[in-house]
Amino acid sequence: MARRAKTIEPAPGLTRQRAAVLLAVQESKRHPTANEVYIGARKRLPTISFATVYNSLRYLKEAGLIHEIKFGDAASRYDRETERHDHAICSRCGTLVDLDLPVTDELLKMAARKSRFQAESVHLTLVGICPTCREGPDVR
Amino acid sequence: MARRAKTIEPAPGLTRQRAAVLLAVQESKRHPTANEVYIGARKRLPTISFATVYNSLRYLKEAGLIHEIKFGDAASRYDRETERHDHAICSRCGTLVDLDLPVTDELLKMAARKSRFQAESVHLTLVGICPTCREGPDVR
DNA sequence: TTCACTGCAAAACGTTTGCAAACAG
DNA sequence: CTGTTTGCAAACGTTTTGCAGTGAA
Repeated sequence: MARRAKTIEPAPGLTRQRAAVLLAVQESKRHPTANEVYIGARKRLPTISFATVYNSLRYLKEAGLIHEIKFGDAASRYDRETERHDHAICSRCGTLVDLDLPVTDELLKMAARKSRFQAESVHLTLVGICPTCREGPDVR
Repeated sequence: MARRAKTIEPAPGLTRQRAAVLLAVQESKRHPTANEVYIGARKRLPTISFATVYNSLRYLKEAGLIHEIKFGDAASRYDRETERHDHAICSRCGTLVDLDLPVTDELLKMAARKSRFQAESVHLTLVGICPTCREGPDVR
């Protein structure tokens, strides 16, 4: 019946697999790890492999469609928000939320002046206890 | 003559191996990776193993004698400076320097308010081009 | 003896890569 | 046909761990 593997790419290079990965990142409210993206993408495309998820994540990142967040030991997390922003991470449950601080431009200039580096970007992360963990001690 | 393997620990738990690791971190002006620490520690204690270096680094970190810096993919680097401070990292040559910004206290409060997290610490990293890379294009 | 620490090799972890097969243009 | 992408498994670099052996108290 319906055509199967034709003209499914809305954009050049955005294959079915990559689209599935992109959707998996975008539909996740939290910031999924590669493994979570893999699980999500498999719901759409059950045959997709781990390697392809990783390759797709790299592709999408380089294409500017998603953002990668690295902090400490933990596995990378992926973010549908591609605009510059900061993060807060819960030291108790690991929750990671986006954070917008209006000062970062000023900060970047100050950091550049102090370090004598030609500034490209600032990465700021608040570590603390998230609201959920604050009240119920580890409800989770 | 002189006694050999006795009372070499100036502090409880600070064994010869751990002391060698600590010194290797402290004498390095740059921020050494575990591998560089291993090389440095071997100059003092040629039989020390990789695993012991890692175990020692963990011990020293937990004892508050050194500081671990993680950024992105790269291997952890270790820092003799244990007071809170920020970093600048060169996107061209990877150089990592310490950075002191006076605003971080204020920033921590603002970030805590915005995120509703109970703040513990802020981690700030400037990414840019270091002075050396700016002038000579990749002298390195 | 007891208990912590060392050193080795092997495992673990997240991620990347080599390569043959499948696919798009 | 040509170039790109997939999927698998195997490799990678970093870090941790299991465990027998060593050393200090």
